[in-house]
Amino acid sequence: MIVMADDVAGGSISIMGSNATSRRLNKADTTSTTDACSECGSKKAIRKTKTGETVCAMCGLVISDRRIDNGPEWRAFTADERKSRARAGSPVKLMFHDKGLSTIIDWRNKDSSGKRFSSERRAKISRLRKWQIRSRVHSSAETNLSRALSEIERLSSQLGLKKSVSELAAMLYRRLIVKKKVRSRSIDALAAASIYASFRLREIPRSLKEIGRHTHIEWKVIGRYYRFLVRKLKLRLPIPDPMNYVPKLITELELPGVMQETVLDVLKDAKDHGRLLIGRDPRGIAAGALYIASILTNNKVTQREIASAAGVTEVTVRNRYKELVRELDIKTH
DNA sequence: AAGACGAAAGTGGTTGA
DNA sequence: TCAACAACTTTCGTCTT
Repeated sequence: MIVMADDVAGGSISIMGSNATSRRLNKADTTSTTDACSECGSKKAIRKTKTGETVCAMCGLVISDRRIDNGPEWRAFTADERKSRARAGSPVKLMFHDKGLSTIIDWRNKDSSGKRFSSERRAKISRLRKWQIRSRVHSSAETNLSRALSEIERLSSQLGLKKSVSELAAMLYRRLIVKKKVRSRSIDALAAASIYASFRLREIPRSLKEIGRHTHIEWKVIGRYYRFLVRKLKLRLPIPDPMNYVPKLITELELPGVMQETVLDVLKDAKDHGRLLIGRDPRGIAAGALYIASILTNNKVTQREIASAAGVTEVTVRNRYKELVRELDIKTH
């Protein structure tokens, strides 16, 4: 169900090879190769292990263990780092439960009586530890993703979204996980933000408040997460066009469809005029233009009605309408 | 009375030093 | 990081229809 292929493609591949010189392996785990050992010079003794490491059977030196590692990008070298990096978005409760220690296997290379491990033992433990971290990170990322996807799914069906939109939202969320930006952030809020970002990317005129109605997250918070998401994923958003809001407004206010043309004429003029549209809330502009059209076409609607349909205040409708009339020399009577 | 208007103060985000 | 700033909101009193 959960495919993490994005993880690999997204760049979380890392090469593990930094501690090569300190690792020794058993001869039994190897098969022979033709390279030479840089330490003892032996040619015949070089072997490849089952795990892909190249090792010298004479001295036991691990020459290279460059292999693809699907684990996290970070590596922890100190207890503090382990503490701070050990988790990828897992619940806070768990963090407390194990006091932030990254592994169940202790990070000290000592046994229960306090004696240090032999080097072989240490190598084994180190591998075990690595896999333990790895499996945990994966499972928490997967849990996070699966919870997010089901929330996106739920919201999508409540909002009646097309598959293409919800899939875009899911894709955005995956990219957040790949970029490791989901840690300690609300899954539900990020899921809602992904959906809103999909709206903006596809120029679908639906508001934060609409999404907010279907989740326990406040719309302002979704907005914050949305900005976070845009920043982290470096999304390039289309410039908002007031025209996108017009059909929806007309339908919502049950106005004759022919009005749309008048509104679009006004908006087109405004666009040519420059500076009238920049920096302004496109919904306010659409609302103002619609108000003008309602007067011009004798389909009078109150500012209040338009304002509430557009999700702005009367004052904004008023300001936009006044500006448009002034700048475009529109005669309203 | 309903709708339109505009002033004034408040909010949250952006920008630039 | 902080202050200045623009856009928008909230609130409210006044004017117009």
